Amino acid sequence: MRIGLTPERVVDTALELADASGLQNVTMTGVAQYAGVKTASLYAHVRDLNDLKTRMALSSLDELADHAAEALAGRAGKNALAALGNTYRDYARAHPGRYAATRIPLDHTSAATGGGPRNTDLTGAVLREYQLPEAERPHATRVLGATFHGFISLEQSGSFSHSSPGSDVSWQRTIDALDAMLRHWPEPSHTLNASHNENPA
Amino acid sequence: MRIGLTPERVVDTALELADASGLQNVTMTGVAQYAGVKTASLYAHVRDLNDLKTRMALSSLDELADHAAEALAGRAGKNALAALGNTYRDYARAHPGRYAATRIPLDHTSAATGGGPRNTDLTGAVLREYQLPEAERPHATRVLGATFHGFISLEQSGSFSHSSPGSDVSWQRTIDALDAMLRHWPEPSHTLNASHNENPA
DNA sequence: CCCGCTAGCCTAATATGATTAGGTAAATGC
DNA sequence: GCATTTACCTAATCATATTAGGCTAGCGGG
Repeated sequence: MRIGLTPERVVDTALELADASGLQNVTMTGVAQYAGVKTASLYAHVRDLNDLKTRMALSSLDELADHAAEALAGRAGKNALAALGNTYRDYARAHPGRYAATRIPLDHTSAATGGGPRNTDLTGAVLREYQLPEAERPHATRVLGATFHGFISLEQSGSFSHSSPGSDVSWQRTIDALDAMLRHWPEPSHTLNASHNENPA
Repeated sequence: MRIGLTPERVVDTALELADASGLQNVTMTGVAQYAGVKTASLYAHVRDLNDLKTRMALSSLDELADHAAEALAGRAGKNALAALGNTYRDYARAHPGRYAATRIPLDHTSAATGGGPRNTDLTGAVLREYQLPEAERPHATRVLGATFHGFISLEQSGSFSHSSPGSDVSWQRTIDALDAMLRHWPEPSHTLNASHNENPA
């Protein structure tokens, strides 16, 4: 009884498994069972677990960039900002395993090649209407990425789920606040906000 | 040859190991070797690996809150904001394993008890000088937490390390931008930033 | 229609890590 | 100095990753 496995099918199976039972349950054994095959058979299609995970990350990053690109089409300013953020958050909720896969550490080559840079570029595109000085763009891109990622991460780990306001409202306000931040982007200051001050941790 | 292990010593050993070789290398076997003891011996002091991880998280969260409290003493406004952010970032750099332990998911009871809430309260305290309406406080607290955590997380995973501006500069600008965001905190809008719009992911 | 080969899948074996059961001896208290 | 506690150990079991080598389904050529 031959299933007809290919590297792609293995990765897709792993991604489904991840969404269904969490990235931590994506093991060779788990994927094999889910695919109706013995564990060792997977090694004909992916080098090892690390290879599988890397492919999962690249696939998810790509899918995410596709969604983001579609959501941004024809939007600008705050609408684009909200669309981008919502795309990430909605994706994380609809596909928690795939979103988690997105955070798997990649080696330099994989990181430079895949959907990662595409996502960065799309974030950069959102900034266009905010007219920031050229030199400020990368920083603003990073803040947006950090805030979106951080919010989703905290939300998914349950950090928000047991304090008063629902996290939907906070998300709403986060978008509003980021929009305000971009519209009032500060001049580069020469006053250092002294790091490594008194307590070297 | 008795070492004189206690739960605390086991946890401290695990935390040192985490800082030295990464949280992913904190295994019963690894901790036991590091402590100069056989693996099974650890089970007299911690229930299992999960218990160990939980204790690591609580210990680190507490230590982090201590540092933050000390850093905030006598500061207000943007100075307090920068001090808080720098405390987190410096801690993450000085103790990557402990910081990572900080992100270990906790059950409700542990989460409500330990240093987690203390950290949240300290973030709330930073907002005092920004005079936000009572109802906006929790949202602002969450945005700050999300941005700090997201930035540090992206920085540590190397996402910033191979694009042009150094991440120190971006961090500087992030603090400036968050300060601007808090000073220009937007009125609650009734215009929904429509989530779940076209592509349900 | 059948022969032979390629590949897809399997069994078997090894290694590492978690966890439990039960034993031995060092420290502690009387 | 003896008994008890308990810190630590050995041995065994189970799950997962990974490698080596075997079997056969099903395809291409005759």
